[in-house]
Amino acid sequence: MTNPYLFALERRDRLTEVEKNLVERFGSRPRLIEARSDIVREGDSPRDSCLLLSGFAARYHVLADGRRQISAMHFAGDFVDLHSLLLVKMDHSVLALTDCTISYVAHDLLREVTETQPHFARMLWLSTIIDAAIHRQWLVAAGRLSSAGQIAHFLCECYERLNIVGLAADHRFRLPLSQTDLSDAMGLSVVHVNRTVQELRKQKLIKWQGEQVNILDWPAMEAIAEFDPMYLNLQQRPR
Amino acid sequence: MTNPYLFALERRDRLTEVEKNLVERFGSRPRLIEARSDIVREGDSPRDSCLLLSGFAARYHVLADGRRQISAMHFAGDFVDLHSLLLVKMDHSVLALTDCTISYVAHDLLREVTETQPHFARMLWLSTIIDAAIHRQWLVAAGRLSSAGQIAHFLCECYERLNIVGLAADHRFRLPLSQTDLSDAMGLSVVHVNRTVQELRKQKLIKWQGEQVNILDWPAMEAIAEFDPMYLNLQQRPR
DNA sequence: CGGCTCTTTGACCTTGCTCAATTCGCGTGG
DNA sequence: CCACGCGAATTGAGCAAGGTCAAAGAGCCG
Repeated sequence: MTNPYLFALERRDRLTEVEKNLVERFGSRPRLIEARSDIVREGDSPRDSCLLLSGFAARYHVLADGRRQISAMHFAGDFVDLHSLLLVKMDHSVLALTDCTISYVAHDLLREVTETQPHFARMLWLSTIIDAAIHRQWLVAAGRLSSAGQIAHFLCECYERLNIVGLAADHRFRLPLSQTDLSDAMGLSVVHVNRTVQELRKQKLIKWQGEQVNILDWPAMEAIAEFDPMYLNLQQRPR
Repeated sequence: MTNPYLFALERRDRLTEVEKNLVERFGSRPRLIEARSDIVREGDSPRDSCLLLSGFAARYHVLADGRRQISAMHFAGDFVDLHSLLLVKMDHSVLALTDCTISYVAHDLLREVTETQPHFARMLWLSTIIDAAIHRQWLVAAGRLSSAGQIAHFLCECYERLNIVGLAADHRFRLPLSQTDLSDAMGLSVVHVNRTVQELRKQKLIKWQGEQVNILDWPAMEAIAEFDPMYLNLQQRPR
């Protein structure tokens, strides 16, 4: 089985054989993480970064009163805390939403890669830059869209990102996310998320049963979400 | 006058002489930009990145109906669109809030730096990683804080960041931002922002007259904002 | 069957939004 | 020095999106 991070990278640029081997090496220390356990904890200063090979995870921040905010979703092929390479301390935790296969990549190795493989280093950098672009889209959605628009945006993004790694097609995909999780990602209350999802269902925009999401009316969803996948940089070009 | 980007970098790690010279070279093509004009436009594919040497700028996204969302503030010493080095197209614009001095740094030069100066390349990478960390904090604030908390968080962050480049001290700083701009950054309405700022004033937490902000009660502001500057990575260490 | 988590519903509240008008600060031209 | 214009700040009134609290279903597993 090839490392899904390869899909993510090759979608954005061509890789040399040496680089492909590196990616494979990144996935060579697979480890299982149980659903609902933390992959990384706020305050940690990890000595390796965690590549998600399979499963679903979320970055989250805990507030003083215990409320949570999810600031990112992570799927197979995401280099979940690549940024910890250059940070002193994690300012957030990462939760496994399902059982996950992850591979730890030593910071020493990553640092060496930045010294010896400049193009590949730029690809790593690119991964974190795309993360930031996603954050910005979430900010726009949170700040200026209705709850329906915000959730629609989220689902469109999940579809496009899962599609990259072959986990979504025909506007269908698995999304093992409770409405409580979704409300933490949207910054809304569970009750309101529930009602909004029901509204999207009633409008025949989506079907969402258990873990299975089906976007029934993509153009309409794209419209209410003002979704444009440009920010995901899905073009293969020299970087 | 030294390039303020040097302050930002040296606050996070030691630089070699060669690296310091590079930073100076980055600031060697200063150019004036008029207040209220765009420094970068959505859809552009720039061939250089823009380093802000003086002035205030904001990244913003425009929605279908013309409403705006500001996703980041930029001050002197910020490498405003460094990420455009690896992106195909800008997914947002950058607006000069005041007259600005900027310096364009050619992508060719930046790419060369990633080939020949790995440590310095990591410092550039770090800049974009800190941007992302700031985005995450904005997401948390937008999603889970009250409007007062959100504005307080914004002001605390501005203070800390301006302090790095010597533009803030004693909990005072210049912030040339209209309440309309602020509302676009917070994802709130102008009216509500106005009332919230007045409330902060009435509580004697801040003084804000014209462009002058004074945080009167830092501990209280930090508390309602749940502000912890950890995410700004203000420690000088090997990266 | 019992327990657990997740979804759904109802009732009521509160935060924040919209619209519209007024006021303030400040620079300009007379 | 004063009237005028203009953008920004402020205010009031009414509304709506979204929050809270509490309880009731549903689905699933042991």
